Amino acid sequence: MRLVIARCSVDYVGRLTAHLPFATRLLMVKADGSVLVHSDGGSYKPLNWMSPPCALSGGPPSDVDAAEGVVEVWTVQQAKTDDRLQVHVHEVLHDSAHELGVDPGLVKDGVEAHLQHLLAEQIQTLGDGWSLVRREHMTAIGPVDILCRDASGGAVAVEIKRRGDIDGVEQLTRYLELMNRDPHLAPVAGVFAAQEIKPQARTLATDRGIRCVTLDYLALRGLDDVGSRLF
Amino acid sequence: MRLVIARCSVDYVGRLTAHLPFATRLLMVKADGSVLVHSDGGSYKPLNWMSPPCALSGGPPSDVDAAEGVVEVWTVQQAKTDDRLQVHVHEVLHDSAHELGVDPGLVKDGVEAHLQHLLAEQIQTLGDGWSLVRREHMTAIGPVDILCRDASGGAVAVEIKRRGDIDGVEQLTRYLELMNRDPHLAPVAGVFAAQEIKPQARTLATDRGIRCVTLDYLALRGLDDVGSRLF
DNA sequence: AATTAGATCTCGACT
DNA sequence: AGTCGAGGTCTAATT
Repeated sequence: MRLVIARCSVDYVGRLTAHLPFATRLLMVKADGSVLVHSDGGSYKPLNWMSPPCALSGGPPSDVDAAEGVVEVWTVQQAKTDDRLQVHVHEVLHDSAHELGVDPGLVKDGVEAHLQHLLAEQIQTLGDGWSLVRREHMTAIGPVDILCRDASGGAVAVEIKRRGDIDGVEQLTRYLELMNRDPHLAPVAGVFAAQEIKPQARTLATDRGIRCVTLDYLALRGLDDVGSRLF
Repeated sequence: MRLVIARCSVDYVGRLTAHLPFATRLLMVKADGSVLVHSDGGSYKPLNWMSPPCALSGGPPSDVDAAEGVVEVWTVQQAKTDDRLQVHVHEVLHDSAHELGVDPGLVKDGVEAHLQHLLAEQIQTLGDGWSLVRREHMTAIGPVDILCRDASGGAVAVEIKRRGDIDGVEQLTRYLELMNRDPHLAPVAGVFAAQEIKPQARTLATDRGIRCVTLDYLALRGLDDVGSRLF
């Protein structure tokens, strides 16, 4: 990885065109040839970039550019498309190269799949005497996250989202419509469970007789296996 | 901006938990305290990060960590949530700080809004004798991108996307259904215009009598004002 | 502040 | 290779 701090202007031409006026920025050149242009703020997204596969080539500036103080022009050409990134370098303040090697990669935990797993294991969170039938219960239009039974044995379909919005309620509504046509299952109640439920979604769900439940991930995980996931 | 190349492990706890085993990586610390952990590949997304507002604090390792070779522990705490990033630093291979200043920011061009603008200016691209009625024509369920008339004076609703998929066709269908109930407008024809149209979307549109048009952004821009956008 | 829709989305899973 | 869905989505515009 090569790190360059330089006063530069940047132009991108491809799916859109974009221009960055002269300023001091970090130019990160990765081993695969990709280039990231970062400012000293904002979020993790670079101001501009070129994704691999691509090739970086440096060249002398045109006479016009040279007259304005440009010392080098970088051209980063995408290999498969005609996307192109051009960096006009004025002044290099830092330039270093580093050997990093291949990264072993990320281990994730806590997304929707994990919420589903935890809630299935602790279905009594939804009510005393509730019991799990199965996760990913298949229907003609797709799998219902959790099918369970309440204390009185009534079927309940549970839709789980990390963030509950209108779409999730619509999805659960379609499942309920379908399942309630099945005489072996009907009547099927609905539960919309999410770590966070948008007001609009809650209103729609309530209007349709669907119960909303806010999931506390840390509590679910804590109940599941206290201490085992500390690091 | 501080740039550190170090052998480190990284842990994130917040909306999910994630762990990066020991490896050599770039740690980028921005002026606002945000931290990005980059490997020497992948795309512009860091392996792990903390978004501002947040605070970085370094501290000595625990005895257990020190025994394993950890020389410093960084803790990056999000200011508003309880998201936290922890970096266990083993060996620092590079450490430098740089003054970048505030970035003047990006100038964009060529997104959907621009496509809409260009097509509105050159509505004859869709057919000889066609004329623009207005952009962003308001309906009860939202604005139609372009309302125009064909050579014979018939109303045409145009939906524009950068990439045309099923959703866009559904959206246009809803508009057409509504507009065709208006006796002043009906009958209204539909045109689905995009730089790229997915086969599924094309099939659905054709099935519904909606014409598909592939937009050539460069050609539209070129016809609009040759040369003026070169840099 | 909350909501919506787009993104040079990215990323992974599945077909 | 394409399609689909989710993201610690992020981002900007609009209400």
